[in-house]
Amino acid sequence: MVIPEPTIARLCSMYRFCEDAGVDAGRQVSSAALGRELGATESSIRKDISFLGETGRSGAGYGLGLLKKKIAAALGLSRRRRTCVVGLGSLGTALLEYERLGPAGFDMVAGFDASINRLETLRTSVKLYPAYEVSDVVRRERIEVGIIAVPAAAAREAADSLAAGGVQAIVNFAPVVVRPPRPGVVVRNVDMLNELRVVAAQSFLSDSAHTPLA
Amino acid sequence: MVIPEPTIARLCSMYRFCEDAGVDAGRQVSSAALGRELGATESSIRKDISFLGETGRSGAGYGLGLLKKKIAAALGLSRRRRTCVVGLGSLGTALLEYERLGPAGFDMVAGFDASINRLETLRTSVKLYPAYEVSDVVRRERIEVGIIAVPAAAAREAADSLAAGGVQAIVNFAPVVVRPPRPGVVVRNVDMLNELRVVAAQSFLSDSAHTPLA
DNA sequence: TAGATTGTTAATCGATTAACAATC
DNA sequence: TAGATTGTTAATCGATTAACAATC
Repeated sequence: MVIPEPTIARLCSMYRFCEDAGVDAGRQVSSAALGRELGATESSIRKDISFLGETGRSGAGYGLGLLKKKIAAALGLSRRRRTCVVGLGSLGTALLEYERLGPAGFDMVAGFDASINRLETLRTSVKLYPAYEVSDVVRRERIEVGIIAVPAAAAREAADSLAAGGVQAIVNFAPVVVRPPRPGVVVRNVDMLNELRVVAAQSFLSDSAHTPLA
Repeated sequence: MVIPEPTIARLCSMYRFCEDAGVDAGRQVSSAALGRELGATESSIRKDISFLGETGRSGAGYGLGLLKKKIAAALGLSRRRRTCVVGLGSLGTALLEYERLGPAGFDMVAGFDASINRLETLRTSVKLYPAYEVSDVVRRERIEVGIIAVPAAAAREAADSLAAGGVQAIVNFAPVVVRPPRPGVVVRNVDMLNELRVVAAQSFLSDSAHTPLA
């Protein structure tokens, strides 16, 4: 069964909502309420959930416990994944120690940086290695997920090394588009500065729309 | 003229590519080459650029200098924008001092946090304020762009305060969906943990696809 | 039962891709 | 000129939305 990518993203988002609901796993929530919460239409919520098979109860909504369980099963979110960060600037360091990673199933087991000096200075419980060891350590430690937080110029090489070591999933935060180093490796590019620009552009365009000839 | 959102995002990405090309503003690049660089088809590149009016030269490609200028004009990217960060945890602090912000047109003029202790501890040249002053300071300092980096539970309130002060564009990094507090305010939600999950899910699904019955 | 809400189908919408005449 | 590449149109593709019978 093929699940469209926008649906995968929304299901992950719903999964987080279920986690946050926490204690109250028996709670029933309607597609309309979920839609309000996630900024989606109730139609799209029902459509998304329908990929999981029957999950709701007509007249009552979706039980958060079951919903969470079904999402986890369909998307493989209950597995734990050994994870590393390449590039330990301020963003990389923040991610290295991000306390929500563990509860979300990502075990941070290694950090890499090209600067030996930085490796010696950082105080962290995560094991640190020089950048040239990425593929060796990834293989040895059976790391499945790689986070790239190096400068733009180094991002593609970082992705290649991660893939060479056997990483299957990469999130790239460097301001350059990284493409899958080889088939079977999934890459997601997240450029925070670009997001700022997009939102600035959107607000610029919606302003211009209101004042077309002023 | 309405520009589709995916096109806005890709144009911003092209704009960054033009900046990075730097010195060589006279360089001509074909839609095929741009596509390779940005992970898009040459068709979509040409389509995107066509929203800017005539920009290329048949047989030769696009001049990076002109392309950059036209994107900036269409999306309002040459304006500088006064910007602030709400929430000064590790991510917020990293953004506060992110050195690429300035060159990209974002002037970081204020940081906010609910913890007075944190405000007193942080060493930065950006002016810091307690969180309850967000809307006042935003108004007084004519801040146009707000970045949210608070915990999930505080994100919507932060967005409300930013909008109350007059911010038009918000990027939310908290792990919760924030919707526009009022019409005319543009919000973009970037959940880094969700990105990790999405990529993990995609790689899980593509694995399952290869091994359907094993 | 009556009211609420799902699961699903069909219709709509919009974005992406392919193709090619026009142009340099 | 011949080769390369744009700008644009039309075709395709896929995602979102609307609607409603089935169900609790």
